[in-house]
Amino acid sequence: MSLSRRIEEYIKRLLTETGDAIELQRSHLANTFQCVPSQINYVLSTRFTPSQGYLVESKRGGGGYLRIIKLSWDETMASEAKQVLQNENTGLEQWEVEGMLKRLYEEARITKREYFILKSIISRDTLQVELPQRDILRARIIQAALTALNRSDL
Amino acid sequence: MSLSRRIEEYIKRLLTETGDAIELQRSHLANTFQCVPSQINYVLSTRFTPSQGYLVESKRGGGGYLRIIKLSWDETMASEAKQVLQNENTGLEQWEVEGMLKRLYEEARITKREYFILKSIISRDTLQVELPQRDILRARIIQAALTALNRSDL
DNA sequence: AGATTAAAGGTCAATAAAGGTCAGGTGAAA
DNA sequence: TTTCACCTGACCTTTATTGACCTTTAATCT
Repeated sequence: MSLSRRIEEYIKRLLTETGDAIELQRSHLANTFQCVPSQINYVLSTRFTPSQGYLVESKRGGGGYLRIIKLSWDETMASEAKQVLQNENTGLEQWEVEGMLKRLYEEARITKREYFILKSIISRDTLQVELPQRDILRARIIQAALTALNRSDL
Repeated sequence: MSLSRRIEEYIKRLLTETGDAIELQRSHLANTFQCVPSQINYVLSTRFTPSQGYLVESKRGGGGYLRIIKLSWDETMASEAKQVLQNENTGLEQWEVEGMLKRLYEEARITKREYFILKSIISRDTLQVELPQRDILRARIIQAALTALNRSDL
């Protein structure tokens, strides 16, 4: 398993154990995993983005820290998926939607089956259309799925 | 016995010994069989396709891997998948796929939630692309869903 | 208070570490 | 002799890792 992956899991484990937010030090974490500090930034920027349901705040200087906050699903929807609705020409890239789905699954909002179904549907291999279009289509698909999941008659 | 055949059997043996899914590295496997890495892709694309009962996922970059997953098609699913495959060039219209989904739901192959999710995804409102393309896209989507539903690592 | 220094974290470009694609070659069987 | 499965290597894309250099903030020293 890759270093990035191990750091990701470590942080997520801390989050589930500790609550919705944790605070830690970049240099200390880098030391724990025997890597350069900027590796931590890489992990945060690829795996803890708003579309994946996380917020990262930080402070520099003496007594600096990283604060990683797990957003509620409502907050995530509010910040990301809704923007797509209004901003129809943006679209969502595969990694973003995969992050959303992973989060939904981890939160038990969708089943494993639903996770695999949706993940395969939104992949670029399935959605073979040209690129500005593909991301927009993907956004519409994930919206349709989420809307269907909100039906009251389920 | 050909190299491809030997690699095929090696992978299949690993699968029966290890379970429903295995993970391995392309370069390592290529090294084991003293061949170029792309030979592995050849074997996978000729012998481990969904219609042959396998699904292959992969990831590039550091810590990359190949994951080979066994599918377990049941009668109903297999026959629907076959239908889709026959229409993969011409595509499938909305009413055709809706009928398919309804059958799958009535036969308890998919849940109510899955039924609603998929139905809304394959609707023409979600799949806003021009018409010869839309039906083809719909066929690919339903194919992806059927394949995912038959993963044996659920 | 103001200047200096130490202690954080941030950015970015280069490089490494995987896997993917494709055009072409070979050889045996139809 | 044409076809088809198999095999190879050159080149490409994606993802991860590292290190040099930068900015911000707190603590300390005149």
